[in-house]
Amino acid sequence: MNSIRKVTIEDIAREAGVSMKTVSRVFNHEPNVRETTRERVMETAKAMKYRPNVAARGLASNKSYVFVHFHDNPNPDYLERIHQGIHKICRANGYFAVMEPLPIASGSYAEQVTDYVTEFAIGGIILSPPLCDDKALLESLIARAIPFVRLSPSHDLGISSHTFVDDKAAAMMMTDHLIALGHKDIAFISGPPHHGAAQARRNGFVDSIKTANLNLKSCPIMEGDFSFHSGYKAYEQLARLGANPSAIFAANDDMAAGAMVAALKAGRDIPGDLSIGGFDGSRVGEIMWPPLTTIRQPIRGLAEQATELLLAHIRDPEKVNVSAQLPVSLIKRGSSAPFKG
Amino acid sequence: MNSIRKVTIEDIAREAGVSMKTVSRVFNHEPNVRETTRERVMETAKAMKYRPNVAARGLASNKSYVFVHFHDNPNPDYLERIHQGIHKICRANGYFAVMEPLPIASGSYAEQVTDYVTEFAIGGIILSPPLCDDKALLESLIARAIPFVRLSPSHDLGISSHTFVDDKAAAMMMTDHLIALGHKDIAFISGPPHHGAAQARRNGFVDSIKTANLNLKSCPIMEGDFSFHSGYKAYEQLARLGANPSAIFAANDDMAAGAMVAALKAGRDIPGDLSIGGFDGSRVGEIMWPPLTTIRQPIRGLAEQATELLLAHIRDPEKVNVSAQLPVSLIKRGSSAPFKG
DNA sequence: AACCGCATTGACAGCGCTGTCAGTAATGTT
DNA sequence: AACATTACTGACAGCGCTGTCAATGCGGTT
Repeated sequence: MNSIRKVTIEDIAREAGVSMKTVSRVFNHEPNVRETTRERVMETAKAMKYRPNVAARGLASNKSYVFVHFHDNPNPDYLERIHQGIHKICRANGYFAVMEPLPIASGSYAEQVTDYVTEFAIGGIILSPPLCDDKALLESLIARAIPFVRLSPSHDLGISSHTFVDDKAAAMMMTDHLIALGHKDIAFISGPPHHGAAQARRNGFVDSIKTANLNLKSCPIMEGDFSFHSGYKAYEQLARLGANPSAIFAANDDMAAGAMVAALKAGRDIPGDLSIGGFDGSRVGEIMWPPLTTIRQPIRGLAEQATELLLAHIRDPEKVNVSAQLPVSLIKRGSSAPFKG
Repeated sequence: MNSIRKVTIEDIAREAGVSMKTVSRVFNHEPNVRETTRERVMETAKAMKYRPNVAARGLASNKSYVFVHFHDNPNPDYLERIHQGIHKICRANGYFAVMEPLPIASGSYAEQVTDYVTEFAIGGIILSPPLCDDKALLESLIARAIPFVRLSPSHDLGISSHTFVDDKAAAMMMTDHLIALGHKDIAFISGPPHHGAAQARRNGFVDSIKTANLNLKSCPIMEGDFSFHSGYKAYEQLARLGANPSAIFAANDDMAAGAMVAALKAGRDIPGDLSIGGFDGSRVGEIMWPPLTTIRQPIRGLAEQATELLLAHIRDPEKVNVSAQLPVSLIKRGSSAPFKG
C-alpha cells in the first residue's frame, strides 16, 4: 500500500528471538517475564518503532483502550488542564483520552452514561465534580463493574480510587492570608451549594473567620455558581445590600475575576480599597490586572494521578480504592494588599 | 470489565436469513443491497439490539470511528471551542472526537502523525493552524490516503476540504474601526511570521493604514507569537522604543490582553489615552476590564463545518475539496474609544 | 433458447493481538 | 540425587468483522 509497513508484534518477536506471546506479555505488564527478556523486548520494540494496534488489542482481549472523562463544567481552562493530565498518561499507555461533556439538562447523569457505555466500548471512566458525587451514576457504574476513578469527590470516598486536595484547609489558607493583611470585613462568594468542594471551601472560610474571632455578620456569604457572571452579579448584589467589605474571597478564579471587573467598573481601586482572592490558580488570574492572588490547585496533577490510579485498578483489580492527596499553595499577587483603614 | 457484547453479525445474519457480509453491507451503507433486504436486516438488528463492535470493525477494515484533531496551540480557550464543535458533530454521527496536542518540539509534525496513525486506526484528521500549513505533513497524509480537513489553512487551498474566515478583511475591519475613531498612530502586534492567518491579519492592517493615507512610520509593527506574554513584552518594547501610539491592534486576544495589562501597569488609562483592539472573540476579552473590543471568529462553527466536511468526504470520496467560508464580526467594547488629541 | 451485462449475494481468509494451556527451565526440598 | 514446586515461555485458536472474488439471479437481446 505504501512504503511504511506496519511493525507488528510478530516482527518484534522474530527480532528479539522470543514468541509473540512474550512480547504481548511485556506490553501488558504481565508478570512472569524475566527481567532480561523484558528489557530485550522493550529495546527492540523501541528500535523498530513498534506501536501496538489498539483495535487488535481491543478485539482480542475484549477490552477497550479508551478512557472517557465525563464532565459537566463550563470552564475551558479547568477542562483543558484536566484533559492534558489525562491525555499524558493515556498516551504513555496506549489509551485514547476522550472528553465527554454531560450537561445535566440532557437527562440524568446515570442515564446518559449508561447510553454512552452501551454504544461505545469503554475501558474506564474518570469523573470530575459535580458528576463524581452523583449517587445514581456511581451506583450504576458499580453495578455494571465499569472501572472508574474520581477527581475531588466529596462523598462516599470509600467506593473508588480518587485524587483530591484539602479544599477546606486551602480555603483557610486564603482566608488567613486576608485576615493577616488586616482585613476584618471579608465577603465570600461561594460555589453552587450541591457542589462538594464548594461546601468545603465555604466551611474553611467560616472556620477561619470564627477562629480569628471576627464578626461573621460583617462577613457576608454570597452564592455564586462558579461562573464569571455569577461573580460579577455577586459583587453588584453586595453593593446593593450596602455591604462594604475590604476584601472578597471568591471560591474560584472565574468568580473572582467577575467580582473584580464589577468592582473596577464601580470605580473601586484594587487592591487599594478592595482586596480580592480567588481559588484555582487558573489562567484568568494571570492575565488580569492586577493579577489575582489565589490558591493554586494542581489540577493537571490531580488528573494525571487519577488516570494512573484508573490504570492501576484495571491492571490489578485489587487496587479498587486507592487515593492520593495533592498539595495546594497560596499564590500572593497584586490583587491583595494590607488593609488601610 | 466493560459492556458485555453478545449479539454479533452472525446472529443477525442467521435470523434475517442472509450472509454476514450482507449484514455488514447494510451497516456500512454500501451500495448493491436490495431495498427489501436492507430493511429486513435493519429490523432484525434493531429487534435484537445489535451493536457493531468498534474494535473488530477497526481491525478488519483498517479504519476507525475516531476523528483526531491534531493541534499545536497553547490557547485553552480556542482549543475548547474547537473541541466543542468537533465533538458535537462526532457525537451525532457515532464517532469519537480525540484532541491530540502535537508540540513541534517532540519531532516533525509529519513524523509524529505517522507514528500516531500507525498505532491507532484513525477515521479522519482535523488540522488547525499551524499544522494545517505544514507541507511535509500534508504530503504524508495524502500519500497515505488518510482523509483530512483543515481549519483556516493559508496555503495549498486546493488539496483538501477546509473552513475559513477572511482574516485579511477582518483585520481591515478592526483597523478601519480604530481609524474611524480618529486614531492616527496605531501599533500592530502581529502573530508568528510563519503562521498563515497571522500574515493575512498583518496584511489587512497594513492595507487599511495605506488606504487611509496614514503614515506607516508612526504605525509600528511588533512581532508576537500569539501568547499573552508576547503581547505584554510587545507593549514594553513599544514604550522602550519611544513609540507612543494612541491605539494598539493585536492579532489575537491573548496578546491584546497582555498589552493591556502592561499598559495598565505602566499607568495608562484605557481607553482614555490608549485604545486596544483584539482578534478572536475569546473569553479573555470578556473577563477583563475594560472589556476588549475584538473581532469575533466563529471558531466553534468553523470546527463544526469542518467536521461535517470530513464526514462528507469519507462517505463520498468525490467530495475531497469542499470549502466553507464563515463570517466574522466586529465587537465594539470598552477598550476602544475616540481619540482625544 | 442461448447469451450478455449488471445487480445482488455469499464463502472464506485474514486483520494484529491475546487467552488458554501445555511445555520447558530454574529453583527449592528431602 | 531424585523429585516437587515455581518461574518462565511458546503454539495455537480465535476475537467480530470486512475485503476479495467468485457465484447467483434477473432482465433484456439476439
